[in-house]
Amino acid sequence: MNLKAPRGTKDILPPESYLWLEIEQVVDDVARLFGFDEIRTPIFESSALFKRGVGETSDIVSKEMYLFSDKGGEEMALRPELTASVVRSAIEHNLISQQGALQRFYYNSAPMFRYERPQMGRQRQFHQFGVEVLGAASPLADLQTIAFGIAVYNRLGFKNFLLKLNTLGSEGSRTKWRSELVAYLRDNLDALSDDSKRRLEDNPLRVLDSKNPADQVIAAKAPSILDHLDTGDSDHFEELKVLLDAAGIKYEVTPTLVRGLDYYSRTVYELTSSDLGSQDALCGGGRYDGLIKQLGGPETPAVGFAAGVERLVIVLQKMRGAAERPAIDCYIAVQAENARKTLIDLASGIRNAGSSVMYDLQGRSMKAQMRDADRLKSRFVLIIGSDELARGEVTLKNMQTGEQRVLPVAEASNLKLS
RNA sequence: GCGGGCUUAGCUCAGUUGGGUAGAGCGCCAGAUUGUGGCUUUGGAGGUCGGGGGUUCGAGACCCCUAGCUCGCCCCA
Repeated sequence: MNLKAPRGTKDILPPESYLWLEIEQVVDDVARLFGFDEIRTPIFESSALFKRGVGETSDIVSKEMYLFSDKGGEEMALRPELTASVVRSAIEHNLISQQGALQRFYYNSAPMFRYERPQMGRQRQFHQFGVEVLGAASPLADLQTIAFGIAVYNRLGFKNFLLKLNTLGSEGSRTKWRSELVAYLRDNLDALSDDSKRRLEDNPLRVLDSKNPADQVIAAKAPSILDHLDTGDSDHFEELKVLLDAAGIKYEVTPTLVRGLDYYSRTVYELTSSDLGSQDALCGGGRYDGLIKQLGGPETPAVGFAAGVERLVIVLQKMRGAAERPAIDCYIAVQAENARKTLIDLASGIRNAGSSVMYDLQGRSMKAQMRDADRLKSRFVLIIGSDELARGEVTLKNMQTGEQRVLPVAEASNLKLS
């Protein structure tokens, strides 16, 4: 039997796993700097949550969800995204029941599931980190989520990314704009691609960010949301731009940016990287002022983003080459007979003093142990040889300089080598 | 879900119009070095040629089916 990981899933093997660890540590670190709290929600939820939250007409819900019935006959879904779950959780535990309640959540390396055709940067199980700020209507909250994301990318040494910014208006202004847009697209139906004719029925806003050149010509002349904003919408958008300028964050207003989830309102944004293929979005997010009420909670403004970890890993590997295993502090090479007690004592002593220690587990030759130490990039090797051991001593070798010195076992077991 | 390309050792790949026990580099293991790594050198292990079926005296190569990866579309992180 030839067993393989399911299509669209991937094993994360060392040394790549060290890159994941680094990303997770950076995200945790940035979250600490911003004062965000971690939230973890179940990997599966009642499918009704996503149908109501993400939108039944969206592709994510209508075609891409992993659905199953549990033994009690409930229809469950592996989560395709996290915003709906976070909102569900906040409502369920009354975290935003009071006026003025504010929650700043983040999540890290959280697995998501979508049944799609795999491609570079697109898998069926993939991982996201992201933030959700619940309870703040101010553009300051929008800015904070963007700044959070950018802080993560900056700390990882990113250069080639672009922040695309747009607004979709609030419910009233968007509805008006949307009907004008649909009317305009109907007038130009013949010029649209087949995909966009279908989009016009399912999700007309998405015609605007079609990659088809003919569609793009139509989209360029389409009614713009920017001309239909009400005062509140445009104030919000203008204020956000001022804040971004003040924060020194470069952006590009992209009127065709609409995003695929139904719950967005006002601000939407994407960070894209030219180092990715056609799946070029590193992170996407926006404001969803209507979602919490729609899922049965109090009317509460909210904003957040989700970022793909696999895509980040792809870009990082392009930037710095393959990941490497971090060096260890000390390798203990054993040459003497009956030295196991000494070996174990030394190893635990040095570990307790805070340095990393490894040693051979296969009874290999001295030469093989030294080669092993070299490949592990160990800074020091502690050699337990029979002659020294008879005198209660061991040899410490500095692998960079090649220098060696002999020292008592008792002293060696307290070594701080890092 | 649609269209194109690819799949040979752990990794990167070669394999001529079908012809003999399938190759290279790197990596891995061991010896040269009788208690000491990197460099060098010698040797060794490792392959159902993605899987199944077919054509043929003969298939890694040709045909069909299938799986996976990949590029674009769709969708989106």
